[in-house]
Amino acid sequence: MEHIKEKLSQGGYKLTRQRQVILEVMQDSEGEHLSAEEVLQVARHKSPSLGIATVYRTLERLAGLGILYKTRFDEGKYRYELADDAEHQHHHVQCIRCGRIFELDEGLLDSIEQEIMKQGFTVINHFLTIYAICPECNQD
Amino acid sequence: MEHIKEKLSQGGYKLTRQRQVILEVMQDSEGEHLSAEEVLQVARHKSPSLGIATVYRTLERLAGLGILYKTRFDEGKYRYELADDAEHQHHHVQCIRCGRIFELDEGLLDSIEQEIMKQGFTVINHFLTIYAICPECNQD
DNA sequence: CAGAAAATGATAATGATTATCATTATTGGA
DNA sequence: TCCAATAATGATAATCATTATCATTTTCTG
Ligand SMILES: [Mn+2]
Ligand SMILES: [Mn+2]
Ligand SMILES: [Zn+2]
Ligand SMILES: [Zn+2]
Repeated sequence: MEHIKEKLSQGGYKLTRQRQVILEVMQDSEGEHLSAEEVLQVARHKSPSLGIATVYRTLERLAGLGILYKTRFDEGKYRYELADDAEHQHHHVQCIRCGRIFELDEGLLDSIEQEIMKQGFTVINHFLTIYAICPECNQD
Repeated sequence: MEHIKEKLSQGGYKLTRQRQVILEVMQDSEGEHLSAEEVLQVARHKSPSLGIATVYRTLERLAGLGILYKTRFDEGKYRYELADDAEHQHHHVQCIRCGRIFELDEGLLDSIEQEIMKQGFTVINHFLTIYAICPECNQD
């Protein structure tokens, strides 16, 4: 948390009550991937007058600072989660039957990255989503 | 083209004038990734009364049949391209400076897939986009 | 404290996509 | 060939997530 506060102030942002609450929501939802609207609903328990515009602005800033990951699955909206401290975002497998999302190791793409670097690119980030049928759904 | 017509009729769709025109547009734009609106603009050269709803419907059906790939880069809309005959979609590197899109080999993710299969998943498809600085932009 | 700058919340605007519906085209029998 | 059923189309309205705007409030700095 201290770590996060540092990043915020380094980015030139103040830790307002609203931002604090939104951060707490993200920390309390470990393992989930929340949409802006979902963040708003939960955050309003602590800050009832919170506006959706502030949620969008805050999530955007936090993602820009690397504090959050911002991912779009197979639907029209973005979802957010607290970032781990890896260099790049981790990746996901989504089950096309039950919709559950599974996390993948961050390092999985390292060899691919190497290959691309060799061709003269500088890799900044990468996004991978795999669509699959999960072990459980496979049993039916 | 025959190949494509087959897929269409197997999917229960007729090859109407509009669908023909849209398919021609996609074939004539090898290497590009077109949005629905861009497809409409070009297709209207041959079929001026074509409506945007038909373009969306057709692109959606063609993607569903595996004739087109449907990809969203870092912007709000989908882009389409003619599919190659690989099992899964190929992947992209987009330069964050000049915006150009580079194609990646389809097989790159095979080893990752193997790994996930071992865990009991059945992989259906996967989407990877890498954001990087391309060799040319790297020179500045 | 005063003034400047940053942040917030309500709400309007945007833009891509989807839904609706009346009209038109196609098709497989009678 | 004609008809009825079905599929497809095009215009346009509706949807929905996100962004922009702007007046108000909060925070900071001197
Ligand atoms: Mn995740
Ligand atoms: Mn491509
Ligand atoms: Zn499942
Ligand atoms: Zn470039």
